[in-house]
Formats: sequence, C-alpha cells, structure tokens
Amino acid sequence: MKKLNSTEIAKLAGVSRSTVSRVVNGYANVPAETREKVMKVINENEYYPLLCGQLLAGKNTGTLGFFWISNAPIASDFLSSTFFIHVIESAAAYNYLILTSILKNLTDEENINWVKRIFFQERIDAGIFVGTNNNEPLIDELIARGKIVSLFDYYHPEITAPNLITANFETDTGGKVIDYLCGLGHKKIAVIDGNMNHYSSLKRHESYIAAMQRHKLEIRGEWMRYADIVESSGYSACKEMIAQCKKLPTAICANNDSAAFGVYTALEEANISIPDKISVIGIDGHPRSKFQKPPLTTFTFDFNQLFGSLVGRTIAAVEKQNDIISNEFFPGSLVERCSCSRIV
Amino acid sequence: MKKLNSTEIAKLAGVSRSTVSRVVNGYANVPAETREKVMKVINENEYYPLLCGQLLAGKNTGTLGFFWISNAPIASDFLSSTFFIHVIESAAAYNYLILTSILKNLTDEENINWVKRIFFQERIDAGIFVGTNNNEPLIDELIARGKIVSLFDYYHPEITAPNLITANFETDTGGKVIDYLCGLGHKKIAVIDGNMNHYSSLKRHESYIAAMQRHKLEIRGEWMRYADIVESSGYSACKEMIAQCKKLPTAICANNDSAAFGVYTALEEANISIPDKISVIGIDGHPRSKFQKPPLTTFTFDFNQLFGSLVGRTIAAVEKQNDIISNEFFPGSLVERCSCSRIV
DNA sequence: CTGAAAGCGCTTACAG
DNA sequence: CTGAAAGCGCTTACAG
Repeated sequence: MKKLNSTEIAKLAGVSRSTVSRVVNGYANVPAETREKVMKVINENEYYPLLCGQLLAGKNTGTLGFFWISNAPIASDFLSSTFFIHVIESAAAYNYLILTSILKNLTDEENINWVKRIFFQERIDAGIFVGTNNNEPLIDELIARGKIVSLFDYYHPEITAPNLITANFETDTGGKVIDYLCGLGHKKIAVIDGNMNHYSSLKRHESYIAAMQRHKLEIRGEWMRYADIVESSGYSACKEMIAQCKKLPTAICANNDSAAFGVYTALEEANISIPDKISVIGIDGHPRSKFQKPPLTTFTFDFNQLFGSLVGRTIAAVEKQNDIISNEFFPGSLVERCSCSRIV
Repeated sequence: MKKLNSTEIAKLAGVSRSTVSRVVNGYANVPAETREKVMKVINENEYYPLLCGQLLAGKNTGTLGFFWISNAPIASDFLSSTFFIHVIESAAAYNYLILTSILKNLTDEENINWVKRIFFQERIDAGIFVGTNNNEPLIDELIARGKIVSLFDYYHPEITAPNLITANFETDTGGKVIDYLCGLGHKKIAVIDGNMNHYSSLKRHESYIAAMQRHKLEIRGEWMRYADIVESSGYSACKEMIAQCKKLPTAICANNDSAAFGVYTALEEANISIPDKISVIGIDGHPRSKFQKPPLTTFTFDFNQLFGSLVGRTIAAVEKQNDIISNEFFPGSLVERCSCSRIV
C-alpha cells in the first residue's frame, strides 16, 4: 500500500486538502456526507497526517518530555522506575506521549545542551523533571524563555510563573514521623537527613527538628546523619553512627526508604536487631519496603496520584486552559509494619 | 531572547541559509573561518534548528519507539521497569531519544491504532517491542510496510526481512536448569511453564522436557503447571499443585522469577520449607530475587547487554548500515543462591 | 566553497 | 460549507 499525502487523499475523495484537514481534525463545519466520503478514503488508505507537516503549521507535538535527574545507578532503584510508568500511563490517558531522558545532573554543559535541544527543537510541548535541586539555573532559563516546566519536589513560594507547575510532598512529613515514634515512647531518636538541595529533604529536616523540640527530645549531634537516596549511602551513614556514637538511639528516621534499606544492613552487621534494639522508619512507600525482614514501617505517598496530577496540570497548561493550580502538596500516610517497637 | 530561524541566523552571520544548514549539520565543505563566524551567531542566539523543518526536509527523527505490551499491572513489576531504563540509556549513547507506550495487547483496535499512529505519523525512526506474542498481525503489517521493527523474545527462522531485528534468550535455558537440578540429585521435578505465545516460554518448555527425558526422569502430569509472568499467577499454580498432587516433587522450576516469588508464598503458606523440603529455581535474574528469603537461585540474563545490542542494531538499521545481525541469542548464567539443596 | 531555488506536508485565515 | 493561497523551517541537488 502506497503511503498517500493529504493532496492525494483530497483528490481521491473529490475535495480540497482544506477539507481533508478539517475532517482529520474533527472540525464541526463539515457536513456528515462530506465527512463520511473523506473518512472512507482515509480509512482505506490508512492515512495519518505526518507530524512534521502538522507541527510546521503550528500544531502541538502531543509529547511531554520526562527528565530524570539522578547520580544514582538508576536501573537498580525500583521506586524511580515506577515514576516513569505513572507518568507514561497518566499522559496516555490524555493521548499524550512521553519522551524520556536520564541525566546525572543539570549542571554539566552536555546535559544542559541535551535538555535545551529537546525543548528548543520543539520536540515536546512541556517538560517534567524529577530529581532536580531546588535551585537550577537551567530551569529558571527555560521558564524565562516561556517553556512549560513541571517539577516534582521543587518549590519557590515567590515564583508564580504560569508556565511553572509543581507537585510536592506535604511539608510536615518529618514531624509526623517523629510524632509516631514519640507515641511509641521513643525519646532517643536519630535522624538520617537527605540531600538539602532537594526541597523535600530540607522540609523533612526542619520538621524533624521542630517536632523533636516540641516533644522536648534531646537533639544529639552524633545522632544527626546524612545519606543520599541510595541504599549504600544509608548503610555508610548508619555504620558510621554506630562506630562513633557514645550512646545508641532507640530509633532511626531515614529520609527515604532506600537509605532505610542500608540502615537495615548496617544494623544487621552490627548484630543490632530491628525492632527489638533499634526501631527504623522510612519515608516513601518503596515497593521493596514490604519485602524487607522485618517489613519496613514507612510514611507512604501515593505517587500515582501525585504524578497523575502533575501530568494533568501540565497538559492543561499546554492546552492553555485557565485557572491551572500551579502547585500541590500531597499528603502521605503512615504504613505501619514491623520495624518500630514500643518502648516499655 | 527572541528565537531566531535559519534565515535570521544566516542574515546575522552574513551567509545563506544553505551555509547555516551545512554548519549545523557539520558538513565538511565549509572553511573553518566561515564555520566559526556562523557558529558564533548560532551560539550567541542558542539557535537549534526546529525538528519539524528538518523532518520535512527528510531528516530522521532521532527517536525510537518503545512499546511495552503487558496485561500485568506493570507498575508493580520491577524487572520490566529496568528494561525501559536499559533501552533509554543505550539509545542516549547514540544520541537517540525514546518515546514510550504501555499497551495491554496488540489486538485491540485502539491499541493497534495507537501504534500505527506513532509509526505512520513518522514520530519515530523505528519501534522496539517487548512482550509481544510470537505471532502478531500488527508486527507483520509494520514489517510489510517497511517500518523498522525490533523485538525482544520473538523469533521466526524463516523470516529474514532487513527491517526485522530481534534479541532472544538462548533456547536451551530450560535444559540447563534441569541439568543443574539433576546435578544436585533431584529426580522429582515440577515445571511451571509460561505463556506459550512467547517464544521463550515455548523453548523453555521444549528444553525442560528434552532434558528430563535425557535424564530419564518421570514426567508427571500433575507436576506440569502454568503461570504468567506475575507473582499471583505463580502462587495459584503452586497452590493448586500442592492441593492436587498425590506425590510432591523435590524441586520446582519456574518459567520466570516473578512466578517463583509466588511459589515461595504458596510453599510458605503450606509450611513447606525452601530448600529443605522443596527446591525452587527461577529464570531471569530479577532484581528482587536476591532479597527473597531464602535468596532465589535463578538462571540469569544480562538484560543491559541484550537491550544494548537490540538498540544498537536498531539504530544501525535506521542509519542504513550494512551487515546488520538481524537476530542474536543471548546466553544466561546460573546464579546460585540458597533456594536449591542437594538430595542426599 | 556558496547561494538561489525547489521541495517536503500540513493547517488556517480569508474570500466567496 | 469549501477551495485557493499563504505560510510554517529546514535541507539538498544543482549551478556556478
């Protein structure tokens, strides 16, 4: 079957290319009879208008960019992969496609050019970013140049560009984790913070501390640690703490579940049993958390809903709808498993 | 900064659009001096040629489609997600982008149109498929219409279209699993087969049976079961077998690791300990397999290498290189953990 | 080495 | 309701 263009379709249907275009785009001002006549030829020839022609004439691409920024060996982290899938499936529900890039950072010249090329070649209508720092000159530049930019875990209350769309974790996540542990009677709580360039880590840190002060807990320097969103990093942080601590805490709050997995290994190696000796709590609701021994108690987020909202609002912006909510904070909920015990 | 087109860049640089195009595309027939003069204007204005113009003039899209076909709730399966990432990262190494779709099957009219639209609108230079049946009319049609189609786990020795590219598991996988169990002294072996519409499942079945005959093992109907590439399905298959069997086997070969995870749960529920009472072996090398209790022994494949090859050969076909290997069979290797014990 | 010109396929504002 | 025409931005074969 020869591939036809709109001129040939028009000729076969006995109409002009304008009319073919009107039918293809489903415009109202075509009488049913004409529409059917044209559709018949379109279907018989499996005619699909070429995207490049449509783009040149000013149509949208119907494609969103998805940019995953991470130093971590991403293929080994399961949670990150599910984000992709939520985005792809949410976009498909609107008939949009997803073009994906994985980048180590947004500061290398090569990466910056990769992103700019995708935007400025107009391969996409908007870009969704995951894993950015809360300050990224590239993001500022894209926004300034009118590109629709959507970010997960990124927040600047003072910026209200209509082309900036964000989805965030609720900011009191850390406080709720501490409240839960205090409810179990814990008073000696260690915190493994995350990368402070991420908005969520900063807020978690602030709310951990605020809650500890509210509960009048001792905040010991040796119980304040740092890890990335990587298992190995949580492992090192915990191992170091065990080695250096004069007094062990009774509970450890990890900034994220991946770090918590590393904490498990470090405690196991030191023969410190969870939760008898030390309770461990994570944040995220990582799919692996329920397979841990013991299953990890973790403050869980509905990422499907979160990314569904982000994608929906992004497409609304692409399609120039009004009153788009530029930011949403998503609440989490504690999933209690077996890694935290009551202090008696 | 106003966005310029090639005419405006040409004017600023004092050359013609032809020359701008030659510089952008890095053609040799431009003297260094002219090139620098033009590059200066290009860089100052962050000029990127619009893709739609390039496409209309006959360039490639530099994009590959990735079509994931699965009934399973994909977001919950980690292995599948890593395939995405291997493909994305392999393609990026060639400066290609990946456009992703997730579809339940290739038989629904809606899904067929989704795929055709992507190909025939010329959004992509080629499509990579994962999870197809070994017979798919849509695939045949795309090949017949000259589209470059690449498939994982798909093989027809008689078809040798230059635009059909495949990557497969080695065909004796099942035999190697049986050989291993026989080496441990097992004689009563149950098999949980996979979906026979998948080339790999068919070959695994054939090679399980051939090896069992070679080792003169009893092949009991009640030990021959079926499961999909989903944990719940492996669970049901194993549970049913336990309930219906007159005599329990000493080992269970699962067609894939996800099914093996379900087998674990079914055995645990029946208080049959692994590997003391029954040994379990999987196939894939699923990232979760090492976290199982006990860690799962599984015949493991290097999917990074497999998809790297598939992507590389696909791009070679897009770029019309010669002597492209249309199919490769990839060998696996046994990763021995703790789920199989020796029969004494 | 370089420019003028042709050509790629669509949509839409305009005129009727 | 419908067609002729303009316009979108690029590349490349051709001529010089």
